[in-house]
This record gives sequence, structure tokens and C-alpha cells, in this order.
Amino acid sequence: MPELPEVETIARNLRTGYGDLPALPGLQVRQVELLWDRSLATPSPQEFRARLIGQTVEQIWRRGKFLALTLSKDHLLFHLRMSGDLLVEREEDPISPYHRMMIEFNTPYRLSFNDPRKFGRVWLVDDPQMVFRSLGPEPLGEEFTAQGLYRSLRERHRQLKPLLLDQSFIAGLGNIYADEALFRAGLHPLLASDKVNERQAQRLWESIRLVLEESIRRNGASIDWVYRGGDFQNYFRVYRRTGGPCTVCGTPVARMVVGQRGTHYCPHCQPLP
DNA sequence: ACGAGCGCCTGTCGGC
DNA sequence: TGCCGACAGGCGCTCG
Repeated sequence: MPELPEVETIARNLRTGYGDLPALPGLQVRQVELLWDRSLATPSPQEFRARLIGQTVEQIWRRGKFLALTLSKDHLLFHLRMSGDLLVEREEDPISPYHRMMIEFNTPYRLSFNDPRKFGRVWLVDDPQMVFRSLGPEPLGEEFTAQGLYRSLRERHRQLKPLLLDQSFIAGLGNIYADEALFRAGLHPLLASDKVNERQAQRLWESIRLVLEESIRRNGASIDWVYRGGDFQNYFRVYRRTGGPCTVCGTPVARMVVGQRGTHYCPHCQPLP
């Protein structure tokens, strides 16, 4: 469940606690269990354990689709990729066969990295910029402006859909929110970025922020077997609605493959000139 | 610079 | 029922 709104939701839950479960800030790492070595991007398992044990969680934040824990000495970074999730559990809770890492605290609780498909990655670094350097602007941040988006679109020659998925262009959009933003902006996924005019760029900028903000308000989207309580999936206009009526004009939603990703759009509302 | 194809993994679903 | 392909919220790599 990992695009910007879902990661933001997880970060908020870890920061403040949810249900009976505690907030993470203030907890000290007592032990580390690495159940699938390749989930660890860096450093080596031995160094990871040695450095992590004893550190205290200070802050929890998000950059793009990355979730970051600021610790007393280092930063612990997670990328959930396709199927990753972070869960706070009690020590007596059963260990899921999909748990890839467990960080046990000096309390009866642990932070479990659950990831059926094993695509997710974890980094322990002193400087998060080592990992974040190539990321584009935060779409909900002040540095992301309609004018800036317009200029960036014009200086490239890319199809809009793959460009929105490019994390060095904007950090945090994935397949759902790229499709939903393009629909709301009335732009075809294959439109060349340098053909977008100023008015269209303004509308795309508003659409990106609108879908992300609305999804965060709804605690993200929950699809398939991964469920975290978000309900933005009930407000999708095009994503996985192939054949269903466009909410604006009634035309059946179409699906095509762009850059190996399923892409959903309304052929009437998002025409290709 | 850009896009296509593939690899990494496991699970679900629909068709035959 | 069992098998098989398509598909799934991502990204890094190689190759034209």
C-alpha cells in the first residue's frame, strides 16, 4: 500500500500511536530480527544490528514514498514498494510468514516490516540525503508551484504518465494518483509534456494536490489483501474502473499499458490531440 | 534523453 | 478441480 498518502498515513500512525498501540518516539531499540536479508539495502546485517541496537526513536517523517525514522544517531529509512507495510505489534503477537524484519523495543512492543513480495528496502544511514538526493519536489510542499511545474514540463519531452511516475520529477506519485490526477486535469496519459500549456499545467498542479490531499484526509486507499483502514478507493474516478462509466460524461473508462503500467483514463474527457 | 523490456517476488483472479 | 496466464499501489538495470 505505498504511495504518498498511504505512507503519510502510516507515518502519522507510528508518530501518534493507534488503538492500544504506543507511539514510536521515545522507544529504544533492544533487539533486531532480520528475517529476509535482501530487505536490507545498507549496511551489512552485522553492522545494521550493531549500530541500531540502543538507539532511540526521535522523529517520524516522510519524503516522497519513503518513511524515515530519525534515531539518536542515525536515520532508518523504509521504502514499501509494492506490498510493504509497517506494523506495531505486541511481543506475544504471532509472527507473520511475510514479516521480513522486526525491531524490538525496550517495551513489550515491536515494529514489524511486513512485505509479501519482498520488493521493499530498508536503509540505515547517518545522512538521509544519501538516499533522497535524486528525489524531485514534495508535491504538497511550498517548493512545488504551478509555474515550476509548467517550466519543468516544457523542458522535457516525455509522455505525461511516465513523467509523473518519475520520482526525480515529483516525489510520491504512483500508479493510482498519476491516473487520478491526469483524469481530473483532463490530460491524456500519452500527451507530450512539452505540449502542455500554462493553463493545463495549472490544472494539473491543482489536480495532483487535490487527489493527494483528499486521499490523506481519507487515510489513503486500501486495495486487495492489504487493508489499513483508508477508504479513498471508493472515490477513484478511473483507477481500476475499466469499462465503468466516466463520472463526468458516462463514456466507458479505457485501459492501456504505458511504461509497463496499467493506465486508466476517459477517452472523451482526456483526448489526445 | 527517452522508452521498451526484464528482473525482482508472491498472491489473486478469471478462463478453459 | 487443476493449470495457466494476466495482473498487482515500484524501481533499477540494460539496450536501442
